[in-house]
Amino acid sequence: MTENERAEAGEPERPRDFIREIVEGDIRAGKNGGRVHTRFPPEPNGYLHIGHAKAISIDFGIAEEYGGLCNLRFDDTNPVKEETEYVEGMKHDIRWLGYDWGDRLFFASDYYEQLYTWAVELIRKGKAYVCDLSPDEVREYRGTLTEPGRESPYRNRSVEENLALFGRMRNGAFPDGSRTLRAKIDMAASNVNMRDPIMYRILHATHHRTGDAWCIYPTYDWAHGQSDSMEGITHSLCDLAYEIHRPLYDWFLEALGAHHPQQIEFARLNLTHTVLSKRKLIRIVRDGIVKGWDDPRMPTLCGLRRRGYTPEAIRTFCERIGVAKRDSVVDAGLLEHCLREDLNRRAPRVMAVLRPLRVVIENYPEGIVEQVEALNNPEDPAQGTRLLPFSRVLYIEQEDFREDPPKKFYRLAPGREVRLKHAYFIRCVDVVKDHAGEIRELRCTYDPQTMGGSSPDGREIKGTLHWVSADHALHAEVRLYSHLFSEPDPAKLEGEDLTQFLNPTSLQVLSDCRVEASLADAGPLQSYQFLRQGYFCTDPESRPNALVFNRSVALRDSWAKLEKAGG
RNA sequence: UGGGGCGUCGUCAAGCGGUAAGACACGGGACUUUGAAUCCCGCAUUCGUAGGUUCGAAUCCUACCGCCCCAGCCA
Repeated sequence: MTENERAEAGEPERPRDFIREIVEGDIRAGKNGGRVHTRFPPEPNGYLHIGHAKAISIDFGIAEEYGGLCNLRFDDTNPVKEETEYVEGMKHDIRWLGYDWGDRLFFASDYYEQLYTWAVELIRKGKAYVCDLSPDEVREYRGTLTEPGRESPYRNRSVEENLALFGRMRNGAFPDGSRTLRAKIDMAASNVNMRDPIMYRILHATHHRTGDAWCIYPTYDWAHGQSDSMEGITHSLCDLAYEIHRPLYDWFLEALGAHHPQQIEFARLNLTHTVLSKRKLIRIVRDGIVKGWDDPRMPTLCGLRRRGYTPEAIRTFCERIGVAKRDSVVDAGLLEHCLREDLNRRAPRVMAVLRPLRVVIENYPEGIVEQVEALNNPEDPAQGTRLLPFSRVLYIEQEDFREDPPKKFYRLAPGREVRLKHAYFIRCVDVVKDHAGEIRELRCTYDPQTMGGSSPDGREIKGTLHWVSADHALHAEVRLYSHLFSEPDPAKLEGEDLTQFLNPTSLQVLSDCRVEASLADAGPLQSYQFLRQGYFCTDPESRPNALVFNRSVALRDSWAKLEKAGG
């Protein structure tokens, strides 16, 4: 929705950041005829992650807010790294986030011919030349950060010779790496990117879209700005890493006299307890530290989706972190908070016992099953109620019983009374142990007067436990996930072996859980709140007779905090 | 070291010369048939440091300090 619609709907205005300020200023000044047109330009060489979600939310979000358009353009200029599979995955993830590029799906490879024509034009203008230096020589000639480079001996070839050579490059007359087309700028420039940057390299490789039509491929620098220009982009928003490339971006467009979008850079996202660099994520997958790109511990969009994250939570997160130019590391807790906030409103409540402890209600008749009514979501009464079977033998959570309860523990203990959510008050009268001294079972009594969870005498019960009827509950596997890294900022530990900072308990599999029967036909990726525990979703691997749930995020747990502080 | 950026609460982040928003986290309390949610309250006399300009500075100037990025025929 636009800012106006937002204001009319009484929604808070989106915080204005420096990019929106520039865009608004341009609109006011009538630049580009008041038009706003952005683009999201991923290279199809991997999977999108939460950092890309930030960029997507900026690119698509700004266009949407100012009544403009955002293109999806794949920056596919390197045939050896890119694959169609990634293109499809990225399109899927962007749509999943809720963004739409309409009919504006483009590829840098769509522009190869125009790029070639423009390169010829620069040669004609004496602004580009074919260079025969080898890769090593190019590096040598480039100089260093503190010393100027030297001009290539091929720098002053005639236009005719350059034209002929460039034509032969295209026609496959030369082997890989033997020649390049370079912009003729300034080998003494303090910005190394301006020291005659390479525009084309020879690569006899099959491209995922153009096949073998080309054996020379444009570099990022030569392709990106010109692609933006051809699409009529007004604001080319990108990572801070490209700030140093902006003079070159501007130089090419200036030399061509073509439509000149404004490049604006913002800081990329960093998140605590994870890494977002493609290189490191690949290692994590390849080394088998996780089970794949969509492992629920991965910060990839497919991983987050499988973890139970909703597009709404991710979009809210992207709005809250803001947009600025300083390097920062956002607390992963904020992402989790956004998920809880969204799921709290939407996820139906169900009861599931992760670590079962058998409870026998001694004074409850055998063979009787009562149906108790339970609210599906107290935050949303429209979600209705359901019936839960209650019987003589139940399961409760092991951690909800303490033989020797610490102070402020108001769950079950010998002689103590607690409420079973939606059902009765029960009192523990005996603890049954095995030969090893392990607690096997609790013997309890119930108060028939307390059906529904309250007593006629109004006696106060502080503890309320979730439970499940032993005969009616379903077996399930539950996967508990937490941070991949125990180190808050693993990205900082450059050069170190990241595996030593892994969280050894980032995945805990509980295979003997019991969940209420209503979960029997839970569809894939359905989110639930397991009462008192957290938000969980059905894993895609889940089957009716082999249920599997992923913990998306735990509920806040002030008792755990209290106990930790006290003990 | 040359160049380009950036430094405001534990973490993000507003602020644009008129006397430090908000969010997360954290602490305290209320409420509670989820120790959840919700609701209150608290949480930077100070803006990397030091000078200067000004009636007045986080905002302007100067110097210094710190962090990030650039020497791929990757993007």
